[in-house]
Amino acid sequence: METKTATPWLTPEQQRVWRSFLGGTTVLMDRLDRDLRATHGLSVPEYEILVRLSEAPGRSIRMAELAAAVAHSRSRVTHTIARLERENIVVRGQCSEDGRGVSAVLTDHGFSVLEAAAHTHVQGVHDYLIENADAADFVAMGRVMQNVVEALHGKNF
Amino acid sequence: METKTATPWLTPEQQRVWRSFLGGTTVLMDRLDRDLRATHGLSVPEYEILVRLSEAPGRSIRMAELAAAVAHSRSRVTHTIARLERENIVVRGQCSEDGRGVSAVLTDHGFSVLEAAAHTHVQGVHDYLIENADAADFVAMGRVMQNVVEALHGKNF
DNA sequence: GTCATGTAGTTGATCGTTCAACTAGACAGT
DNA sequence: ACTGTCTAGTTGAACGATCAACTACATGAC
Repeated sequence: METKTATPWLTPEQQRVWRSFLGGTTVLMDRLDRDLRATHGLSVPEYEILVRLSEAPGRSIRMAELAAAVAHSRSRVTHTIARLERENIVVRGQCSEDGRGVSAVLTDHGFSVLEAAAHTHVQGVHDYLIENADAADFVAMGRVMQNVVEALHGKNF
Repeated sequence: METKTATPWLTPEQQRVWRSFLGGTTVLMDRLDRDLRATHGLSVPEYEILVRLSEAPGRSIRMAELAAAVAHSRSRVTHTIARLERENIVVRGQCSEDGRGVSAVLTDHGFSVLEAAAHTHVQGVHDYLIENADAADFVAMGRVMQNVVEALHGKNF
């Protein structure tokens, strides 16, 4: 039996950090998204999906794995892939060995779209984020977010 | 006349950090949002708006200032405030001294909703983020994101 | 075999965000 | 006063994400 723990309030310092985090991610993601849309008609989530596909053997990943890799719901991935398929950037393929399985495959055209988009995206990450971060601070942030991913892993949806 | 600078590619380390960042924010925001919705029917963006209002003199801020404070478009704030007004959490007031001005005002009911929601939200930030971060890493992340906010300030929309 | 249960993926409705177009008041120049 | 330009805020359509309900295949118990 335990005593109910009181809500641990945030210190002013923690509050400042949290607000910077929230404001920073909002403005950063917004900017990266706009750049990518303007130059290549892709959103950041779409781009992330294409990156995973491009790295996979056969440039092909099953829907559920893809969903897990980018931390989106299965439904969301279905819709996103449907959109990308309309633009001939990916195609769907039946999965052997599991009758239910469907895998998304990056087309050659999709790959070249991705290659072009990568320049814009990487430039953005560099200019907006890395350029504004002390190298040690940057890897510190990486550690934190990696821990968050691991701690929350599987606990969503 | 300048030579075109080549795209500065990311080092493997930088790539890892960036992916952790992307995955971590996705999963963290998703979780905070779910918690808040489930317990108090508020989204994180809505919550952030209420926080700003609660801190302002007269619990009241003009639409454009509110938009700037939370880094949302004016249109988005209009829609969000409209939704919150339907639930009697805020009301709109005409602004004296500027005939165009409209200010959002937090109601007493809104304030108590916010108070309740704050417990859930702060607990979440604590458990999912702060708890998973070394103290020094946490403030390092704050520095980085603060820089990002300042660097990108005003350069969006 | 067949029945129950679990997993993969899709679907359509609903909701929140974005975008472009719009109204209306402010403000400066003449 | 009059005109042009700027800022504040709103509107409705289009788009993307979420949610609940559904189909279909897999798996294990009997």
